Amino acid sequence: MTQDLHEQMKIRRTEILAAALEVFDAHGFGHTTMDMVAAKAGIAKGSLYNYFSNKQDLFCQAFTETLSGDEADADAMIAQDRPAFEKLEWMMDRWFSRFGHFQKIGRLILEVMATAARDEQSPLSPVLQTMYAGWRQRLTMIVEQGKATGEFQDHAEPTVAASLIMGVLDGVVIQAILKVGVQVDAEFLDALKRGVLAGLTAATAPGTGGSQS
Amino acid sequence: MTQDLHEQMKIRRTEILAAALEVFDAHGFGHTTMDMVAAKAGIAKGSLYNYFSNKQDLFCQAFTETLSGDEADADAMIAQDRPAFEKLEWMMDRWFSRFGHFQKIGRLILEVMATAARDEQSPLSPVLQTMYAGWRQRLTMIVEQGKATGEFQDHAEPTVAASLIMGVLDGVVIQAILKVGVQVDAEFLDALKRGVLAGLTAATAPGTGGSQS
Amino acid sequence: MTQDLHEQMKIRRTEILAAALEVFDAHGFGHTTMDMVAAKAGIAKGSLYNYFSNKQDLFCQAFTETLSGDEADADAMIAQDRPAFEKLEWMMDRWFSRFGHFQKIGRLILEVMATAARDEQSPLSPVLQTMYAGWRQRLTMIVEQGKATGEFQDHAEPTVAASLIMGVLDGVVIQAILKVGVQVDAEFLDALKRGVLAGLTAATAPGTGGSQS
Amino acid sequence: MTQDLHEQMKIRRTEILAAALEVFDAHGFGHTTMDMVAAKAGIAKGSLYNYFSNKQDLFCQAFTETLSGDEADADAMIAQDRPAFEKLEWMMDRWFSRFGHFQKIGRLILEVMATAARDEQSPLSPVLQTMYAGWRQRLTMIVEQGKATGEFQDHAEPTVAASLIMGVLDGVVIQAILKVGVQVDAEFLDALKRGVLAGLTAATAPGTGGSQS
DNA sequence: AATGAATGAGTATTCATTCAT
DNA sequence: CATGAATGAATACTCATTCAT
Repeated sequence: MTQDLHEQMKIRRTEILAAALEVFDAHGFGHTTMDMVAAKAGIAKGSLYNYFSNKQDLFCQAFTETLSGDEADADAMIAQDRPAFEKLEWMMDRWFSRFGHFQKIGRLILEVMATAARDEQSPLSPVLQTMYAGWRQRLTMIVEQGKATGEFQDHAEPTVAASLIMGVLDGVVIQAILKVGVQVDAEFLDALKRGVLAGLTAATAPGTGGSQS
Repeated sequence: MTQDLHEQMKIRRTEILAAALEVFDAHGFGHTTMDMVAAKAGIAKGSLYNYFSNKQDLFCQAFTETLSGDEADADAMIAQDRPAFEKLEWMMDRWFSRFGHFQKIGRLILEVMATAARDEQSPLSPVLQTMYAGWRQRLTMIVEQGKATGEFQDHAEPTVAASLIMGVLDGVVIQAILKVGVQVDAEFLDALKRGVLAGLTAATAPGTGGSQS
Repeated sequence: MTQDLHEQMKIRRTEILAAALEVFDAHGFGHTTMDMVAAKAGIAKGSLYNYFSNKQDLFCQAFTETLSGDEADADAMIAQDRPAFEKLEWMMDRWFSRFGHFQKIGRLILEVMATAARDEQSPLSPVLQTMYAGWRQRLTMIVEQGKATGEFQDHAEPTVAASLIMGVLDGVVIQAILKVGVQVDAEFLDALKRGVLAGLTAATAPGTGGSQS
Repeated sequence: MTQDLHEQMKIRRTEILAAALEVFDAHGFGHTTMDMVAAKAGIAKGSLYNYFSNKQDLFCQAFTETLSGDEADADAMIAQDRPAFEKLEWMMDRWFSRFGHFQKIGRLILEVMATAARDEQSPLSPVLQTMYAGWRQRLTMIVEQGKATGEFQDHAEPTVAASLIMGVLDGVVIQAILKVGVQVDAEFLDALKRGVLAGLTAATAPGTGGSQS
């Protein structure tokens, strides 16, 4: 019975989080009221406080939950014995396959970023920190492998390369969210992959500061 | 005399905008009160409404003003008869020289993006749209020139390449703002330039397109 | 239990309306603050909004409630088989018995009239319209009966007579509210009744219609 | 020159009052701003305070001015040697000829009444008091004359009769302003006159309290 | 645990009035 | 006298949170 009760609450909690995510995404933190969330979740406003201590907490948990996708697949892939080249492609394909979701929660991410950027004490900060650290580490490992096997050129400092790759992915998502012109489709993805890989594999990085001629 | 008055008001307006920018950036739109802005600007709360019709308007103008840097230099440079390669480098150098400012107002930019992403009717949307359109056009022109002169490889679709370049710059700024590990210094910039240019000039992008097989 | 709650809220609502009526009457709509009403009702300011959506709504409901006296007695009386003469007297006696209340809320009525006169879209307009329409109809019926039975002379167009009777009652209330001299007592009422009835029963109105010549 | 200046100001003052009357009537005291009045009068907001000490004062003077029509004609007429009967008719005709104006400023009058009723210290109170006192006196004199000459029956106490006559006129104006159904035209006026005169001249006031049968 | 009525701190905005020019 | 920018008091309304039932 107690078990049932716990199950019940767990389910209810999940329902609330789903409702909260939807409402927060649609209206933003500031314009979302607890009434809205309660209404969407189909429970009384006061009941929310049996599951979450306050609005901040609810927002934070809802965001964390939706972001913490299963990253096990990526780790498993990296552990495999495959060319760094292929691994990087796989990562970008994976990112692309999630593009729709990113766009969906992109507004929320932007808001979270703005909040985290403003207040480092925010409970949201570690969430972003962890996520970025994880992906940077994975990308760094891939680049390192590539350099070790000679697939990638030596001019690429792995952590910097990882940052750039993450940067371009973030940047593209932002342009898509803001609808400032970019059309993200298979062709775009292909160009993106080619560009990134070309930057890493280019036989000779063109001498900066001088023309090629 | 009337001239003096107009001058006075123009100066006052600028002071208010500076104060507003600072406070908005520090606390975000929602947590900034008109009292705060008035106090920072050293005038009475009610006086704000002699210059701006409401809080939204004040925010929008403050943001627009700070973003609309003089882009004449970029256009002048593009018009010159120089290799695309050099032009692109110049652009990235220029971006880097403004990096400090971007970081300073980055939190504000994120908030504006979140707002614009949520409400396309927001007066902030066109500001972002215009800015992105302008820079995309400039970058596209450079890439086109590069392809025409043979500096850049043919696999780079100019508008896509422009998006990618802008994306990586945006993404890097975000990582810097969020302090998620990247250290943006001269060395980083160099790697960034090399990476971007390598992506454009690489003789042949390694066998992408069949990667999934 | 739920029943109790509903009862509780009904009672609370009535208390608020009573408090609101008092404060609105004393200070007028514009000079009454929600704080005043809340204080008088003994609840928190915010709680008012659990019962009324805004100040206008509160005002409108308070006014409507106090005006919508039970008019069933008048209708019942009219339905009886009695001389029109007696019915009209009864009506005026009834009005007189309510004179104290009219005087009490008279300032409010004047303000409502001013509002309704300025804005026909005001929710107060229909309240007045309905009230006037009801009483005009009742008076018209009485005059019609009086003409049919020969009690009243034929020169009295029923709807016009009804308007005049209502007008004199309104006018007297206004003079009483403004304290511009009239002393409304039993003697005055008697004169009023005599005057009205005389106007209806007078055998022949003295040569009006040629007066201008 | 000083004379000219005085003239100038007098003219300006009159213009302001006209503008104020229009705006106050259209929007009511509470919703009229000094800016509106200044704009309508074509001068600067601050200049209003060179002519009137504050908003209240401006309102009061504007209202007083529009109400204080020339009453000399009425007094002259009363002084003539004519039947009371004719005089009373003349008075009602005069009232009717001004009906349009009453309707026009009626909303303002209602608001003034509401204000005066609420605050006897209001400078508006004496304005109304004086106006009512004047007309009551004139009507009382006419009724007294009529009784003395035998035109009117003895049952009419002059001051009470005067109040009733004024009341019906006020009441009719109110109904017209509120647009609650009455159609005030020549026919209506005729009925009104007949009714009033009948009430005064009726050979025998019907025994109150008993039916005629 | 669930409910939802009660709470009251928090704030954008208005506008009569002043006063330096 | 004319002007209109500056002032700041005044106030309706929201909404996260609490707590009695």
